[in-house]
Amino acid sequence: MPRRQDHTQEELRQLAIDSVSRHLRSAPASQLSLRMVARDIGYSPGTLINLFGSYSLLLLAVNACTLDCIRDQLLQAMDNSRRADAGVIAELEAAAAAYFHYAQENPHAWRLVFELHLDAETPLPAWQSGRISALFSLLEARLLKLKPRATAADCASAARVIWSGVHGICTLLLDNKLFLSDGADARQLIRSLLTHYLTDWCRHTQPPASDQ
Amino acid sequence: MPRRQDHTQEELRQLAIDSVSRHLRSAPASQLSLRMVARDIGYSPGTLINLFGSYSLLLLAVNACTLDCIRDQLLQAMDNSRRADAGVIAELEAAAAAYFHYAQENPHAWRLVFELHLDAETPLPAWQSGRISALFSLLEARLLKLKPRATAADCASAARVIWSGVHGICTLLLDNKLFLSDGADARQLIRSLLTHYLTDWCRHTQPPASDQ
DNA sequence: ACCTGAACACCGTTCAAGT
DNA sequence: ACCTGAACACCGTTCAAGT
Repeated sequence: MPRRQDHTQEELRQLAIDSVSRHLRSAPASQLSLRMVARDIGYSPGTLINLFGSYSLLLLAVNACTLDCIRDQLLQAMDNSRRADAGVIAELEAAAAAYFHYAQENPHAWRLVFELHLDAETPLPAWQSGRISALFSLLEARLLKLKPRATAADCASAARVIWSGVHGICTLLLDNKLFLSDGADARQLIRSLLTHYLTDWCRHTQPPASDQ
Repeated sequence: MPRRQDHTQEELRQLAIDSVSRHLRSAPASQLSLRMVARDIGYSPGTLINLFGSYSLLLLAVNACTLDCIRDQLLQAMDNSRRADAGVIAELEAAAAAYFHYAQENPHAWRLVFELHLDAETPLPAWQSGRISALFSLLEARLLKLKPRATAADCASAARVIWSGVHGICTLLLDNKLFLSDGADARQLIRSLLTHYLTDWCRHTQPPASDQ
């Protein structure tokens, strides 16, 4: 029965990635297995291991697609906002809202990006860390426009602070660990974070590090 | 061989929880199993299922201990800071630094609190959500001291924003997903977040929600 | 009442064997 | 060269059987 070769390696890769993505639309990764993916696409588990190296690396390939998708969503949201000409902060708010929207609509794919941990000895491959850095670069560019006299390090820090904040809000909110009272929702928290932080950030330089 | 009853149910619970905690000091939860815990404490897997209901609920009991420990660390850090009389923001910074310190020193236990997801039909038990709410209450009390004219909802929002931010910084930093350049470290990001956000938050009221 | 151990239906990964 | 399928060493959970 071997020697099928119905698909090229590249087609097979895409078949497997699509199968996982399809599953994640309705169920968490914890309810998926390598064997299920193999069954779904009509190949044996061993074939997928040959192709990706391990089940984790298959999931990592899916995460790369997810990050690409997130990037596209952010870019589109920022472009729309820029056309409305409502200012840089509004542009960042639009990006944050798009980020939250993606997380909310694709919770399982989104979570997998942050919950997949490779072995300690295998660091993130460059093609993955590059995707994350690219997201930060998008933010840094906007921050520099917001505060032209800021240094690159200043923008890098601020980008990481606000995006960690937005990310934290999305994480905890999706897990129902924020216990929001009545009317408060994610968009309001995100707007509060960006408005208050950036207003003061624009006024002052980064506070010097004090040892304590 | 059955009918050992060397321990009371309560002792057995603690034995199991301690076994998991001990493991988490050096390895992630993904490398632990119910069978390993059972072997470690000298009982059968079925006994632990009888006692906790499932493996997930055993891990949830461990998470309750972790949250208690985090609360103690935060309280202690805030008390120390209050004695130094450096102001409310310094007190919140001390709490955030303690949070990061705990996450850094106990990454596997800390991660498990946020990565353990129960079945969708089983919501968080009250004794667990209560522990999280209690942490937010600690923050809200300090925020009210910082801005006495703030409403309760205002403090609740701000507490969630800043703690989501601190949490996000810890999460992404521990996963090496922030790509911090040269000198910047977690404490600096946390200080930046709290200082800038709270400075402006004290000046203005919560911006009204706009529909868009 | 409490606990066990075998059984069940799964895992990810390896690798000799087939084409 | 590519793919399989059996084998390996595991999983969490259930439950009849023992004391």
